[in-house]
This record gives sequence, structure tokens and C-alpha cells, in this order.
Amino acid sequence: MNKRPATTIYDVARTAGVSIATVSRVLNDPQKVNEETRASVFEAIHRLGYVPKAEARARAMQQNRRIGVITPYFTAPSFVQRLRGVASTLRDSNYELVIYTVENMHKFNRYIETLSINHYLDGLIVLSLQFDNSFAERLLEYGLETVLVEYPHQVLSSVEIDDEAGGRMAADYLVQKGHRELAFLGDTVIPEFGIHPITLRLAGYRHRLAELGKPLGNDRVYTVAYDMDATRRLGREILSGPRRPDAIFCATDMQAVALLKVARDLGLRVPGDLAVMGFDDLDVAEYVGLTTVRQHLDESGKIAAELLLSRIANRDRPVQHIQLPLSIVERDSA
Amino acid sequence: MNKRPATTIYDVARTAGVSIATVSRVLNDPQKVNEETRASVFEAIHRLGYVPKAEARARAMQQNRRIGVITPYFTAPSFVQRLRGVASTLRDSNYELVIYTVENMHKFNRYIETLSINHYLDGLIVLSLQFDNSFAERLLEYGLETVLVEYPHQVLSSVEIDDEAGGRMAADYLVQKGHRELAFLGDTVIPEFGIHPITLRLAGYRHRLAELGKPLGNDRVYTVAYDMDATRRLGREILSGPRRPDAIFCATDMQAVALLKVARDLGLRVPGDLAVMGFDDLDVAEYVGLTTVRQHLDESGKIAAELLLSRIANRDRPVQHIQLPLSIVERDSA
DNA sequence: CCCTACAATGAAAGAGCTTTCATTGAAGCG
DNA sequence: CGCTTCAATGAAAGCTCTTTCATTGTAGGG
Repeated sequence: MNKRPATTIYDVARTAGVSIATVSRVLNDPQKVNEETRASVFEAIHRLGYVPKAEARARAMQQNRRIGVITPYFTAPSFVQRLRGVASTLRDSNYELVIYTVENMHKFNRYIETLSINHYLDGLIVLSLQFDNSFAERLLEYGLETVLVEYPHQVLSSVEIDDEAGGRMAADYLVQKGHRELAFLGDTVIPEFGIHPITLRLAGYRHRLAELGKPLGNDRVYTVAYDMDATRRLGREILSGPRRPDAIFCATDMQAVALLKVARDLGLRVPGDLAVMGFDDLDVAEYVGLTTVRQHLDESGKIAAELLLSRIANRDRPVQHIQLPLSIVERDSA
Repeated sequence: MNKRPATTIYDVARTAGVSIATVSRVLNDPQKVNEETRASVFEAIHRLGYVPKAEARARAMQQNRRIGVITPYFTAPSFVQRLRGVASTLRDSNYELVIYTVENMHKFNRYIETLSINHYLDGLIVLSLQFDNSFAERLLEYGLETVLVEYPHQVLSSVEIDDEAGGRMAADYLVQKGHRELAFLGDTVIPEFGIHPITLRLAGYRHRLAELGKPLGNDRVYTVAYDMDATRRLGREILSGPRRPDAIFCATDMQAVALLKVARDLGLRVPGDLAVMGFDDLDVAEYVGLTTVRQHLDESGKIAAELLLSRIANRDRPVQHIQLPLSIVERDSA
């Protein structure tokens, strides 16, 4: 049995009349090599049927140039927007973006284990997932650089916002605009992922309202599943009921948008009869003119990615806990 | 402090007090090394949690399979929604999702070339990018299974919609609703990616309108950059001008939403004074109650992924060109 | 005892890549 | 024209292992 030795990068280099370095570059960083050279290298590759050996490649590369993002099954626009931020940073950094979606903690657990062990990511970004200590230990032990978004942790870098402050800002804003009958609309807690910023937003709102002498009664706090239809149904109920609030702070833009629509359907003038305020500043907020508390989602993704890259480039950089500022974006709804 | 990037064979050797050659032998050819030595090497391996690195990576690359998605820099909601579909299919299939964003054809070209050769993806999905024959040849030659979305190609599988038919459907719908002064609003052509469904949507619309005896004059075709602000400005102009149309078909939901907002700001009743119709059925269409031509973006991503997986599982499956149906989703705006 | 045989081991040379660093030639510019 | 800049390239070092080959020590055989 005569084994034909596989073609290597050397064969390609010889055939194309260049050095192996150039061949390697053509494959990994093509913009660094001249158009013509590139063409002729490709031709050689093509003619010899060259396929790089994964094992040798992995060996030579200290890095993989891959960043993973773990996110809850990404159906919520807020995840998408953060992801977009991550992608925009990674795009011009020559890192690949690998996405892992998890539906439950179990799967999350599995990802953490296998990813940390087989060292084939250079860094990890975890979006909006509860993160317990055992995960952190594992990651540290295996040296997988990680940045958490929306869930702080002692020993890992994180990017967060102050949800409570956001609630307070909304309270201040609405009261200052002269509204008297304030309410809150949020979604119900999903226990699965154990993270629930909504609770904090409500707490801040409520607390501040109390300070301003307009305590928020429990009958003014509505909760509903994170679902358009359900939210609209509830909205209709609230808005056509006897004691209609004149301003509602919604825990997320999605709910605010649903409410806005109901209000319009009912012929209410916004913000005259009803002020609606959201939280997040999703793209859609701009489309419909929703006044909202902006948490700059794109930016949070961007910053998380930048943080990660800087730590990867230099392991000595300290762990950081970045608190992103919130601001009120005034549009037409409140 | 557990700052361990990765344990190498050298660490093990040092710990066990032997040379790396011996460690290697213990792993690959154990009977060649003395019983006691072997035991102590194993102990060291255990204590350090050593996993042969290069090998582990290569193995991981071998068995963890990867699907790549190439998309234009994903800022447009329609890409995101398709991506979501892709992710949802891949999620329970043991495939990783790797995302490549391209800003121009040049970079796209690069990706195609290197990805096909590197053998590093098991399949590829291309979203909304013009795809010329040389790409297809390259992919076929290197056996990288590919599915195109929104851009048909002879020899590669694809998932498409009939944009022209969509335009016709809109025309039918609006005319049947009794509107008389019809117009069209679309975004200007971006030559970069060479794909422009908008043109087709307009063509279908115009053609059908002509058939229905209501030819669309050029003065009733508005174009504007794909940008909220610009669209709103133009919208204001159109709607407050002398010959206001009573129905506008927008080439994309984004524009329809912008227009809707302007109409409301101007106090027009929708759909009484003005009917607005979109195209895509983005999430936002539902939020704001936009009547639109649905192309089921999530579904297109899902189907593309399924198609891809089935071809990967069985190379004999035929190439398919799937034409996704369009439908009109009647909401409140028209 | 000396000599061969052989088991156990380490030093060092690959293996097939990537990446750094230095070199070269061609612009750009005052 | 000299001088700086910069893109394109090759030489060589480096990555983590495997394998070859030389070395050592020990056990038998004469």
C-alpha cells in the first residue's frame, strides 16, 4: 500500500513560488497579501487540492481568534441589540463570533464545562444569565476569559446597569411632568434564568415615588407574561377601567409599545390623556416615538467585547465592573 | 491564585520528574515505559488536569460541528429575524453557529475563499448577498454545503420569495379596499451588495396597478435612503403636500412604520385618510398594527438551516430551490 | 570479570502550521 | 532628489507533540 503523502503548505508554497508564510497569510489574513500573489497561491492550492491539517493548525495557534457569546434563546430584541454591539466590535478585530443559545440552566452548565475544558474559545461573553460561583471557578481554573453582561460577579469582569436608578429616573421624570395617577406595568418573573431586572426597576420607581409623596399602591402595579397579546389585553383592561392612571411606566419597551397601541386604539391622546414610558430604548422605541429610559444596549455589547479583547490581549489588565449610565430619551409618549 | 492558561506536556513532565518524551509514551505507547514511572506520570497528569491541548482542539473541531452564516453587517431587523430562525433550528442540533458579518463584497469574497478551503465549517448559509458564479464554483469544488437566502442560484440550494408577486398582492389589496390615489415609497438602491428586492416589489406593484387601470405615475414613486429620519422627513413632505395619496405601499416595514408615525403626528386618520402598507412583517409591524405583506423571515431562516442540515446529513439529497409563500397580514393600517 | 543484549529514558529532530521581525522596493513629499 | 512611510514578502522562531536515536544501567553468558 503506497500512501500518498498529503500535500502540505510547503508544496503549495513551492508550486506558487512563494514562501510558506505567504501561503499561510493567504489563508488566514488575505488582505495582507497582494492581489496577484494571492491569486497564484489560490491557484496552487486549488491545483494540489491542499487542505490544511486542523491539528497542526490548532497547535501552531496559541489563539483561536474566536469569541463565544452565550445568550438565552434569542428572541427578545434586547438580546439581539446587545449582540449587534458585540458583533460590531468583533467585526474589525479578526475574531469570529460563535453564538450559543441556551434554553435552560442545564444546557448553560454543559456549555460552560465543555467550553472551558477544550480551550477552543479565546473569550466568552455571557448575556443576561445567572451565574453561580461554580461556573466562575471553572472558568478561572481553565483560564477562559469571560465578561458578564447584566449579571455582576466578584471575580469576573462585567457590564451592568443600575436598574433601580432607572426606576427612580422614570419616577422623577413622570412626576416632574405633572402626572398624578402613576402606575407600573412589568412582566412576570421567569424563574428559569434567575435574573430579573424588572424587580429592581420597580423597586427604584416605587421608592422614589414614595419619596416624592406619591406612593405607588399595589393596585397600581400590574404584571403580565412577556407576550404582546397578553399585554394588550391587560392594557385594554387597565385603560378602560374606572380608575385609569394618567402615566404608566413599563418595565420594558415591548410592553410600553403594546400599551401605546392600545391607548391609540382606544382613542386616548398620548401623552395628553396617558403618558407611557418604557425602559431599554430598543430600536422600536424610536420608530414609534416612545419616551424611555435608555440603557444603550448596543453599547453594552460593544463595551463587553472591548473589555474582553483587552483582557485577552493583556492578561494583566484588571477585572472591571463597568456600570453603564442610563438616560432618559424624551420622545412623544411622555 | 489559580491563573492557569493551560497545562502542557512540559508541566506534566516536570511534575513527574521525567522528560516529555516519557509522558508522550505513557499516553501513546504505555507498555514501553516502566510500571512505576508510568504510575507517577499518570499521577501528575491527574493532578494537573492535563488535557493534550492541540489534540483536544482538533478533536473538538472535528466533532463539534459548525454552521456559518454570512450576513451583511447586521443592523437591519430583517437580517436579525432570519438569523433568529437559523439559530432556533441549530439550537437543538449540536451545531454551533458562527457568524460572519460583511460590509462589502470584497470581504465577502475573502470569506468564501478561505472558508471553503479551510474545511472549518460544515455548512454555510448566505443571507441576502449577491452571489456570483465564481463563488458557487469554489464552494462546490471544496464541497462546502451552502444554502442561499434571498438570492437564487442554479446549482446551490436556496430559499427565496417572489418579491414581484408581493408587489402585486399589495396592489390588489389596496385597490380592493377602495383606495384611489396610490403611491410607493422605497429605499434607494445600495449598489454595494447588488441585491435589491425593492425594485422587484415596485415592479410587481406597478405592473398590477396598470392592469387594474390605475397606472402608477413616476411622481408617485418616492425613494429615500434607508434611514428613519430621512424617511420621516420625506413622509412629512408627501403627506402635507398638495396631492396627498390616500394609500402608500412601502417597500419595507421600516419605512411603513416611519410613515405611520408621521401620519399620526400630522393628525391623519389611518387608514381613513391614509392607508399604509409595508413589506416583511417584522416584529415591529405587529407592535404597531401595520398591515403588511408577510414574508415570514424567521421561517426563512429556519428552513434554510433545515435544508442545510439535511444536505449535510445526506449529500445525495437534491439541491432545492424553495419559494416561500407570501401572505397579507391585515392589521389596522390599511 | 568482561562483553553483549536489552529495557528504560532523555535529547533533539521533526511535523505542519502561524506569527514576528527584518528587508526590500515603491511611493509620497517637501 | 534625499528621506520617511508603507505594503509586500521571506527567514526563522515558536507552538505542542511524536518519534528517532543515542545513552545509561543492569543482567546474563562466557
